[in-house]
Amino acid sequence: MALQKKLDYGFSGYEVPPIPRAARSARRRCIFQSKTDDHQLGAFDLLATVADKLLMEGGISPKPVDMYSDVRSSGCRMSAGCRLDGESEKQIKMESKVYRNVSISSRDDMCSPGCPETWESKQSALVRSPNSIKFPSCRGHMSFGSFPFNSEGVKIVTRDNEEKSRRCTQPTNANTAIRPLSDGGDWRIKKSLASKHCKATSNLKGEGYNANKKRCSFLNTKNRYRRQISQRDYPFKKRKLFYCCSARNSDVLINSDGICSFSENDSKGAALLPGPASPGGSSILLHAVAPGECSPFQSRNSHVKLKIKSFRVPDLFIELPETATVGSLKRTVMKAVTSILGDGLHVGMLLQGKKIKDDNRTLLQTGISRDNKSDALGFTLEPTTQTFPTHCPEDPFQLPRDSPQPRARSPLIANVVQDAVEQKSLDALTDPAGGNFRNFPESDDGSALSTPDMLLEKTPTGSRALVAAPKMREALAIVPMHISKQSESAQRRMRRPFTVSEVEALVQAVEKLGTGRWRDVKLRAFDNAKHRTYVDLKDKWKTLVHTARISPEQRRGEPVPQELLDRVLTAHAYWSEQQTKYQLKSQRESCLV
DNA sequence: GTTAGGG
DNA sequence: CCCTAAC
Repeated sequence: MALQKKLDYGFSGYEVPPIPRAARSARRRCIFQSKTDDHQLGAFDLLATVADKLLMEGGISPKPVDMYSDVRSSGCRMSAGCRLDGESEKQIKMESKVYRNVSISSRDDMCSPGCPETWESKQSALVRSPNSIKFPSCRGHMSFGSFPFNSEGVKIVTRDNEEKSRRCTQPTNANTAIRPLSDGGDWRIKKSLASKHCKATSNLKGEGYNANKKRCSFLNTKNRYRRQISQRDYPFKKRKLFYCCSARNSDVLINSDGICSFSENDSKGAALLPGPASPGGSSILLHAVAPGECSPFQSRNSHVKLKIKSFRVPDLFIELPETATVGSLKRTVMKAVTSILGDGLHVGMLLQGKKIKDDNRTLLQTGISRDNKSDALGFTLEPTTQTFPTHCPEDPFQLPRDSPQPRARSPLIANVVQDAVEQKSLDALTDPAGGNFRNFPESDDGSALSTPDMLLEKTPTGSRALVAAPKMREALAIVPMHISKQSESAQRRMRRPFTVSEVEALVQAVEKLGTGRWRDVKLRAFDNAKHRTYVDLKDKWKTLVHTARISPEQRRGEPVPQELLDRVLTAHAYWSEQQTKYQLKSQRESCLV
């Protein structure tokens, strides 16, 4: 994550970088840096802050359930993070490190507009008391003392410890060697932290603290998070160093980072370990290896452990006359398989029954975690060829590639039902080979695969021939095919923040065309930006107007030049006025008529 | 398919 | 960025 420009709000203690929704981005790492020499205590406080921030930032994940902080070596290298729901406790999605004696700071994100408190009140309220940071917006709950640590300044702060410290409304930590304010270090934490702490604490405390909502209005927006959290226990454990020690011989160990080396006897590394197939013949185990053990400085991204039990043989539909011999059937099958494989196969993936289309997304972004049940993931074998071969020379069923039978995009479960209905009459006709047409996933363009209707037809000669479903090239088999309600929730698109130049283009287009003509804006300024829909542009304009109206301190993300924001306001005002005029005019006309 | 607005 | 209503 890029460090943003420094904004000096008068804090000389710590400046907390954004842990923003931007943390959705691939690496999810932030570097936190401290200006103070008293890095130990300071770092602990910062870690607490960071962890809380991680917790409350619902944009990271809807369900943070745990937080941790630890010290990796004496003194200056520490980390903080949180565990999110759906992850194993060994997974660390976010991590922050603290260094000392470096004075790079980054932009903070501010309290939400709905935050009732003024900046001044927070600033004064957040002056760090000797033993704790108090957050008056949630008085009585907000005490968040420094983490205790031993004489070496090294302590693993577990969730339990932390909880105790949270519950401690009266700071009692005598050995918390609070640094005096002498060096100008104000020990103030950023203003927004009051609200964050309030929220985070409420999150941890559960429904019993709903009363705080009135004082922390922003709680409402993330209500669901707190609810989920409150129902959970907090089985925090220090993350294991390595969790993949039981790899079997037949396992294939893959470290997607490709950094560590692996030897069979040294499971602390990781690499491709080509092993013989398991007795099943097609079993593949993808074992993720914690990379952190390879190098203390290496990325500690979460890793995903996948188990692929098997790839099912792609569905083939074969029709042969009853008089055909077994041998000819075998040969026919062989031909079909060979012709498919001849052009190669590639692997498709399904998560919760939903096809994963974007190869560039990370597992994290896609929501694949080690805790995914193996049945949540499906793999398909898909021909890479563009033209599915047919073995019937006079095949009358070969449809043009561009003549799919359109079907409204619908949840896969609906498709399956629909397929089942449509297939009902087909089953009786299904040939002895038992071919069927279930498990057709959505094709890449989002439309469902064509129905097998055409397979009912017969060749002019009345003979039956091997016919492959025209669009079976899209996906041949799914393993396993689990449908859940989650599958109906489509993949969320990858977040792609607007660049300044994009904003510039948007502003220019809206200045020209006005608001309310988003399709035209799209065509004019973003015609070649495939990933920007006119809805996106409309939404971006909405946020731009909002951004322009709030104070610069409250803005997040890549800063938009003030000049652009001014133009946004101007254009917005102008076009709003135009719209109002138009509406008044219309009203008058309608009244006259 | 577009637009507007809430979430 | 998603979802949905309304057109």
